[in-house]
Amino acid sequence: MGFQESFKALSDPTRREILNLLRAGPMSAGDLLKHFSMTGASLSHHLSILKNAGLIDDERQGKYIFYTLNTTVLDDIMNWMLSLKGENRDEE
Amino acid sequence: MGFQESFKALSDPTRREILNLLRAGPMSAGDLLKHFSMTGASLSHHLSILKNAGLIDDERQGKYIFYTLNTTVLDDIMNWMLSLKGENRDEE
DNA sequence: TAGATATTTAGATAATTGTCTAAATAATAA
DNA sequence: TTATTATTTAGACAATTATCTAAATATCTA
Repeated sequence: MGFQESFKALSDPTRREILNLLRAGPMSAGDLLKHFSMTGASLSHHLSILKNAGLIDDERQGKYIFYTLNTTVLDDIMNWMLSLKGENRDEE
Repeated sequence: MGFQESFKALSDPTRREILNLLRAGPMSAGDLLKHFSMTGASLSHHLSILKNAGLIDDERQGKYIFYTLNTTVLDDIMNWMLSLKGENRDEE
């Protein structure tokens, strides 16, 4: 999973809002859906893109699938940005 | 200029490489072009997207237009990412 | 088992995007 | 001015994407 996927995932406002909502803790697809005016299929599409980008994890619990934030990729991106600013500890 | 434009700008590998190249200092479009195998028109398109996203600045000097990194937007993005991680000083 | 609920997958469509060629603009040099 | 160099803009085209409807899968409950 490279930056390509991550930035594409982050470039959609619905997906950024999903990440914001998940700050509060794990939520099911149905919980998340209440915050949007789109079909479940569309939301599911966004969730799969976020998952492929490594930005969220999912875990089924019975009928529900709970999604959680995964901030590892965000750390990688921030390190890359710091390196652009000439502030990355890992190089130079 | 919102995150929408910024993340879209960052989601293309050519544009991320342009930013990397500009770490070394200002470069003209022609300087940058040497590092890619695309037409000047295509590169110009990428530069305009980066500029619209606030990620680079440009300044004409005679025949040349020099591009420089602008890291302000990167700071904004990093703050947003820190807030996702629950580490933003500006809130909570 | 059958039925209900939660979620995803498949397939279609309109909008966006990255690239190209050709033409236009800007600045310099002869 | 004319020609040359540097860069952008315009227009076209193929690939990608966000959304939808309809159907499929997974789980629970009666």
